[in-house]
Amino acid sequence: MSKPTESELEILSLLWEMKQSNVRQIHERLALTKDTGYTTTLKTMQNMHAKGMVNRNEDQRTHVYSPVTNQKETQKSLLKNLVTTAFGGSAQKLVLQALGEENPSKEELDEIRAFLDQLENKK
Amino acid sequence: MSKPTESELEILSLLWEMKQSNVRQIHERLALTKDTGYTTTLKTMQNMHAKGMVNRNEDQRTHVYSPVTNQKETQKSLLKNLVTTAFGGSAQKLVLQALGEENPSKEELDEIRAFLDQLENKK
DNA sequence: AAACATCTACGAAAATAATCGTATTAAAAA
DNA sequence: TTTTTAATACGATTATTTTCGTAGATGTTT
Repeated sequence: MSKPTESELEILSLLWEMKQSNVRQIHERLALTKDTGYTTTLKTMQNMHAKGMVNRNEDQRTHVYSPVTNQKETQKSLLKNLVTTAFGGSAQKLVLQALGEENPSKEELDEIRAFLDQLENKK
Repeated sequence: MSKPTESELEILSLLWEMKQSNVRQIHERLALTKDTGYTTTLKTMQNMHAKGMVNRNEDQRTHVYSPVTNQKETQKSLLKNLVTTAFGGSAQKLVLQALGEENPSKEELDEIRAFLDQLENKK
């Protein structure tokens, strides 16, 4: 799967959240933060479909789109890309940096600890 | 500072590593993994200079470039961007996902634990 | 049925990114 | 000093991304 562009990723994120959607709904969400026309959203989603990035149900006049890739897969490849291009290949560095910025709650910290333990047990 | 493009980020990464460099050195490093001409590298670096993304010392005929932003700052903003666009705003999710992919060594795990403790003490 | 609203399709324009060719200039070598 | 090498500048081309206008089709309302 090709790397989504910024605009495509915005839409993908909404589709992950909504599971499926028509163009109108997506556009109304985008319109909250962005000032572009309806046909722009439409075209982008058509492009995504042409690239095989989303499914499209054409049974009804109003087409219904849904993501092809699940969120995790895409996140994984985007993360890998960022690690390679911006963190010199070190996921470790990325993790520490992200933690440092996040100001996580005690609960979140514990959750991460639990996950670390779990990882260690796998060895 | 505007978000660097992919090509720009490749060059920035090398500049962070080398502290400063002329075009030739950067180009030779890029040539190891990429097959583009010298003037392409030159032009990209000139663009980066025009955008204020790098400093340029023109005292010598061979110009010397250096990064304006430090690596951390840039990593921070790229991370933030990724968290927003791909992780629904949750840095926590990004961290867990990254950890899951990385298959970290025991030493790395311990390092992360230490960092978590340190974060917690700050509260 | 006529008018209106709401879709998709299509193509093209505008903006941005990436690439390279050529010209010119300055240094180094012969 | 002439020739060759190696650098920057500039402009142009190509590719990609983003945006939108217009046309045509299909429902909906009156």
